[in-house]
Amino acid sequence: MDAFFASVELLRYPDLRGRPVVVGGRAVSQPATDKNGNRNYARLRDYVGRGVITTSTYEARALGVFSAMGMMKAAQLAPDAILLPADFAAYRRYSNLFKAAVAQVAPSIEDRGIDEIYIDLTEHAEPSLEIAQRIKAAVKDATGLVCSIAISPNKLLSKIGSDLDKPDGLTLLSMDDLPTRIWPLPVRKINGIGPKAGVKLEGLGISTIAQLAQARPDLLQEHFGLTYARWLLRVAHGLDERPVVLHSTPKSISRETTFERDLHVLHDKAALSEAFLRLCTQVAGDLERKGYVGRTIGIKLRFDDFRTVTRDFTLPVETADAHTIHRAAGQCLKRIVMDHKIRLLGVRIGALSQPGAQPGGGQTTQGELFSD
DNA sequence: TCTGGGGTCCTAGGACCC
DNA sequence: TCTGGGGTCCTAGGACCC
Repeated sequence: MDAFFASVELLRYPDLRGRPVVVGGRAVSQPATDKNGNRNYARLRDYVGRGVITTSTYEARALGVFSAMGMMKAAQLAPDAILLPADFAAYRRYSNLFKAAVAQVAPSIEDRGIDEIYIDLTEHAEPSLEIAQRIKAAVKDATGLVCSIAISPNKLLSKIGSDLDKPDGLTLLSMDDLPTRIWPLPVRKINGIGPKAGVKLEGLGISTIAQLAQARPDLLQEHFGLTYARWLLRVAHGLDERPVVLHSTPKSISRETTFERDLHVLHDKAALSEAFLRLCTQVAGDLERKGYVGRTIGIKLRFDDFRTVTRDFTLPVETADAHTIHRAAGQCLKRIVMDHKIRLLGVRIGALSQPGAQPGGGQTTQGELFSD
């Protein structure tokens, strides 16, 4: 989905269409309407506090404002941009709407988060281009929103391709297009090459996917290890065998919060304790709503110097109980040396299972029953 | 007043078992 | 008494993605 959060906001504030708009920050007030019926929008320049840009419209991107950028830096680049608070409940509704619309046309869908999916068209007889056009029409009809689609032999190329013609794009890629359309791109366009690997590759004189495809295997292995080096060469040649995964179950559930200001372990003990209890209660609530229990309780702490530490502990039995989580997480907390102010606190539960579900999908073999 | 929140996967060492 | 492998689970950190 193109500029998803911002595009959902434009549906209810159509007067903002064509203007630089960003979604993000914390405690941003909803636009107020004055006595003449004019809406009064917050501006990026007026924002004070922590937080990052979640989504920006293409007009804001033209000013250099992108997702994950700090609010203060964004305000310097685009002080007059409109700032809207995030409304995750609304985005979740539109996410469900667009996925349901796609499923009507092509049901083999892999969920990749709130605004992205992979679709397996292998079993469809109809030309892929026509299916893609029908999908785009169905999504537009159901949500009023545009998306970008790439059709290709695999997930790797579809992910890269969907970015080539945004917004409202439709891209067809075959292996023959590799030299002209993929190889000229920077290596960072590959899903799985992040900031660290990008810098490292740059240091080796490898900037484009073409250069990566030509790189000496032993050079890559020396700097990235055998497994990652082999993967780098394969993706540079457009190779990817990962299946479209239709069903998956969550591995962990977590809640975390970054404080308005860094908190002192002793001086702000009350505020910390309150936040800690709230996070534990939220995790327990999430578990109950989703019908899971978990065994491994973990905490995450980020200090004012941005150093992040985690501790976890595995219980003998599963739980979804807030008190049990709170006690276990509290034990984890005691194992950390608190030598800095605290910026972020998080609580996580892993080793999840679903009490309602039968192990092994409801099938138990004699081997399982009688093994010792 | 740089740097959110919710995830997944991988690596690596140590404990422990056979 | 010393030395083996193979395998699983637990814990901590880090890269990466949406």
